[in-house]
Parts: sequence; structure tokens; C-alpha cells
Amino acid sequence: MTTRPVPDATVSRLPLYLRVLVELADQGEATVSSDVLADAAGVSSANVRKDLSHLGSYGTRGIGYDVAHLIHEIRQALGLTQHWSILIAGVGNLGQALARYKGFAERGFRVAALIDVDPAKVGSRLDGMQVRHLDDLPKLVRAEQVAIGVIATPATDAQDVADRMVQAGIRSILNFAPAMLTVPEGVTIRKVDLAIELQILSYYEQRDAVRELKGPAGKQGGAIAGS
Amino acid sequence: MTTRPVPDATVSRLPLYLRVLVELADQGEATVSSDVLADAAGVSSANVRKDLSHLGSYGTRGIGYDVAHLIHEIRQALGLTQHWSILIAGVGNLGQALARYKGFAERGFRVAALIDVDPAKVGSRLDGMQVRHLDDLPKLVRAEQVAIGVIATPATDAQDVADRMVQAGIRSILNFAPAMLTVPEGVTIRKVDLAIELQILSYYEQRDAVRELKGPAGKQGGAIAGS
DNA sequence: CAATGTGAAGACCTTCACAGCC
DNA sequence: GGCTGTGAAGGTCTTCACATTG
Repeated sequence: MTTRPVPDATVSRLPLYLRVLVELADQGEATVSSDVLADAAGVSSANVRKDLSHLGSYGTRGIGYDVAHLIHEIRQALGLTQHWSILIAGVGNLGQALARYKGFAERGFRVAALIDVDPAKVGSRLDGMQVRHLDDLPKLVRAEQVAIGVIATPATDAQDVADRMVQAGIRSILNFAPAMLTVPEGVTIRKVDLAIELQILSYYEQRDAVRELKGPAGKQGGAIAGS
Repeated sequence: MTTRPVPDATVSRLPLYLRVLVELADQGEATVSSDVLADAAGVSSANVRKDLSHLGSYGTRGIGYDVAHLIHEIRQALGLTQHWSILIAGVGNLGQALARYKGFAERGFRVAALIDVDPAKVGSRLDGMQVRHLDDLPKLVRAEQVAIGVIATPATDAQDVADRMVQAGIRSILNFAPAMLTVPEGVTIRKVDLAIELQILSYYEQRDAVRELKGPAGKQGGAIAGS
């Protein structure tokens, strides 16, 4: 029973399938084929089948997958059977938006704490939650059982905040600051850089504009760019 | 002179290098080796060299790369020598945060228009810019030469907004709504789903927690997760 | 017969290792 | 000597194609 590790690429698609499956369940669908699921998620059906096969064999040949069962299995695999508490550091534009974002709660993530260093912000309330000082971070992490730290500070502060998070025992970090963070082995980081996304789009926009001038383009020009 | 296409994976790293290079330039560094650049960007030096070789051969053996020159070449490759105008649809939590985000302007992206359908929002001002109605989208795209559309609406409205953007001539879209969008050939979409990022982190958090119980873990546990 | 599950093939990307050049 | 540029090797992921099964 040595569960082989699920490939990274598969892990990053499972939440996508999950979203589609929950929608299908709401619509009362009992089963779904890899073809339908693939269309709705924007990937190939072979890819769906291979991905799901990593979780075990939960499909029925000739029928498809049981929606409810598959939802359960994916939740299990992703560790979403428990609810996670998250802490947001940096209550600027982005931090505030994240703190108020309803999509987190809907998917089982509870915003348990907000942190800042600006005296004007510390102590204020945001969506019913008090903003606390960075120095309280360790206390909050312990008290609220925080598992995931979200960094929405200016780039200059990001490394310091990350260090403190790690120090406090957090081992999963989502970084929105445009800065490269170094963390010890065993800590997982993901980054989202909004400006970088635009720069990548810029590349394809430019490329296609050039193509256009040169004539009706080769078969390139697909609909989804990169990562 | 048939410029071979730059691989997608390379394109998505160029903005990273660019950020590091601009920092180095600010610090007065004239040249940089692939080793230093790699460290600062969090990739391997071989990867850096291979990536940069796709733009042409701009390094000097024994010395490294000329910082100023490389900045220019990357900007050129990414199409950042011109400034792009963007339009943000959906002025909720996230849309407002994006509209106010300074990082866009710093990197040459001008927020040229804000769109919503909520009568309470249309006509109001945000950061000195008036929120316009969705129906004005075509007019605004033309008047402001909008190249990139950003979707920050609820998931239910996202496809309609995307259709209208495409109809108005936009061919690059950044989608923050948790929905799969279909667009015609030739339109480039990138998506950022905040809840999905957390769900991916959840997987690794859970996996490592399990590892811990089973003993001091295999050599797994690296620092960066997936895509 | 419809649709899964999966080896095999293929595409893409990264790393290695070293020749070549300053 | 130091560092780039790049074929070759190695991985990872995706697609193909089909045997298998309810």
C-alpha cells in the first residue's frame, strides 16, 4: 500500500476538477465521463483519466465516474477534509481584498488573522476582524492553529515576514509580493505575481500582433499561454 | 532571420529575470553572471543560460551579461518597449485592489478603464478614475487602445464579459474569476485562481504532515510546489 | 458499445558536462 | 581562469491508441 506520489502537474489540476464536479453535483448529475469533465476543465480527456488514475481507479467502464464519490476522493487527496486556518500579512490594497474574499471560506479556508506593522492599521477592524501587529504573529499562529501564511506586504518586507512565519511554525506560504523568498527545506512556497502575469500576456500579444502583419499566421495562436 | 519561438517556460521566467536585473542596475551593477542571476531568481544557472540563449547570445565568456543590455533585450522580447493599456472589469474587492495596485504602472501597464454593472458603482470614482458601465466597453477599448482585459467579476458573469471583450477586439485576457472561459482561436487567456493556490498548498501541507508522522521523511520536501 | 485505465510514444523542459572564448 | 553557449542525456508531462470491462 505504498501510495505513489501524485505528480505536481496533477495536483495543480485537481482543484479544477473539484470545482467542476461540485457544479455538476449542484445540477444533480450523478455521473460524469472523462470527456465531459475534460471539456469543462479545459484539458484533454486522456489527461483527466491519467490524473484520476493516480488517485486510484474510481471510474466505471462504459459509465464514467460517480460525481459524489469523486468529489470525496479529490477532497481527500488534497487534504480538504479538514478546514485550514490562514493568516494574511499586509493589509494594503491586496491584503484587504484577500481578507474580504468570499471564495476562501466557500472552499474551507478560514481567514484567522490579519497582520500589519502600520500603526494606523493595527487595531482597526476589517470585515469584523481586528488587525494585529506583526509582533503578535507567533501568538496568533499558535492560538488559531494557522497552517498557511499569505504574504501581501511590499516586496521589501516580504522576506522578513516569511522568516517570522517559518519561525512561528508555518510551513506553507502563498506569496503575492514581487520578491524571491528563501525558506528552509520543508517549507512550501507558491507565488502569485500579478505584474508578471501581465508581462507574460504582453509577450503573446506582441508576438501575435507581429504575426498578423506578416500574414495569416501558422497554426500557432492557441488559446492558453504558458504555465 | 527566422526568430525561433521562445519556449513558453522561458517566457514565463523572463519577467523574473527582468525584475532582478532592474534591481541590480539600481545597485549600480554593470554585469552579472548566470550564477548570480540564477540565485536571485531562484532557478539553476544552466536554466538561465539556456533561457537567455533563446533571445540571442548577449553574454561575454569569462565576464557574464551586461545588465543594461540584457534589460533592453528582455524588454524587447516581452514587448515591453511599448506601454499597454488595460481595462479592469468588475470593481468588487479584488477589482478595486487591482485598480489601485501601483506595481502595474511601475512596469508599464496603465489602467485605462474600469467597468462594472452595479448601478451603485457605475459613475463612482476610484483612485481618480470613473467607473463606467459594461455597455461602454467597446467605446472604451477603442478610445483607450486597450490591449489587455482583466476579469475580476463573479464567476457567473465572467464568460459574458470575456465574450464582450473579444467582441470589442481585445485578444489578451487575465482572468481572476473561478470559471473556465472559452474564447476563439487567437485570443490568449491566463488565469489566476486564488482559492486554487490555497488548495494546492493544502495538498503539500497535508502530505508533509503525514510524512512527519511516518518518520524523518525521504529526500522529498523541496521548497517550491508545482507550477 | 461506451468509456475507463494504461503501456508506449512523443513533446517539452531541465540538467549535465564540456568545448569554446574572453 | 572564469563564464558562456550548447549538444546530449535525463526527467516529467501529455497524447496516443487500444485492450479491457461493465
